[in-house]
Amino acid sequence: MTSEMSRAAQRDESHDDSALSKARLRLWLRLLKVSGMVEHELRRRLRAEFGATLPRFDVMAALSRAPDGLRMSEISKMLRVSNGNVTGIVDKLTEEGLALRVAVPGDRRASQVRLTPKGAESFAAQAAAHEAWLNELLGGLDRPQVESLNAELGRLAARLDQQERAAGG
Amino acid sequence: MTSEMSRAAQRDESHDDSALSKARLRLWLRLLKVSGMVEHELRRRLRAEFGATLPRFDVMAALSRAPDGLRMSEISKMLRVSNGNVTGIVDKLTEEGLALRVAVPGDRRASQVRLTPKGAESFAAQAAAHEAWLNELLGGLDRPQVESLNAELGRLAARLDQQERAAGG
DNA sequence: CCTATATTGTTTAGGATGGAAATACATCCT
DNA sequence: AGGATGTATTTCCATCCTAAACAATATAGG
Repeated sequence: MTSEMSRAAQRDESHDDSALSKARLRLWLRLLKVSGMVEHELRRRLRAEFGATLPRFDVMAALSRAPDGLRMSEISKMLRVSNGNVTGIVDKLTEEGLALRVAVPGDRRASQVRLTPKGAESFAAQAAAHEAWLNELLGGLDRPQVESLNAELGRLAARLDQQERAAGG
Repeated sequence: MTSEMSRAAQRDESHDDSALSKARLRLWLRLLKVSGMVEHELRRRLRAEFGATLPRFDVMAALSRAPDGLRMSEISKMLRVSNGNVTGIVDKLTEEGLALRVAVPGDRRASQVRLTPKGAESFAAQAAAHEAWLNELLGGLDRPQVESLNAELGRLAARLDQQERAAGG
């Protein structure tokens, strides 16, 4: 192990691809573990304290940022889930009086989905709790670590966006 | 906006908690986005090219590291999923001839699950493709970035493990 | 030995998630 | 008008997951 590594360090041109590839794999496994653990805990608390789920929270978050509402297809694009999937989530939110569909003047196929005042209030409470939970779960990170991680993940996200656009159209 | 920020920069002691909390929230959203995008793409390719799924891949990965096999309960602990869940996944793998249950001499309740040669071969192919895909998806990261991200996520993962043990026993 | 308790794994019931395809309209273009 | 495209819903299905009940076995204590 040590001899391999020192050789690689002396002239790592030939081992570069393989070693870097393994390092990227380890990075991914770690990323997956971290995000899985946090996500799992957030789901658990969302359900326990608000009877909500993560996709619902995501939809409400998207709606809360769009005062004029969003079309179904806009939601499904933003959240990267199938169109039919959003229908069910918005149905549920509507049943509970948290969202509503508003007709679009020029287009009778489409509708804008908006949060009701009750929905906005409910989301505000969930968002506050969400932030507090995250602060607790990520409490170990001080500002430099947060900034550093955020910047590097930002570059990675940008690259992935770019790749996706290149591949999927 | 600008005046707020410059004041905060001059003496951010009082805004520290709130600003850091928001920064952690942004970090999490970004982490979620990145891991979601990569995971989504990996799932898609695993299904398209191998007819496999991520949980199945995870189980096979665990088995491939245990030549003597694993008990059902060991798998469910390692993967942090419920016991009954593993039964279904192992059933499927067994049906397809990729895994098998071996009786444990001293205990007629338990069984060791192992990969068959066919299963080991199939997993090797999947693992190689998996690594190649990751290398492609994370290709934008050079070695220093990988190392840096990996180290910081490692600290975070360790903290989360610690919290989990403190909370859940 | 015999009973009470614990462990191991399966089954069952139910929910969340998500994809794919068929359908129903509406709109746009020619 | 007629065909292509866009929008949303519906329907159907597979996977993943948990919790609780269950069956079988093992273990400890009297």
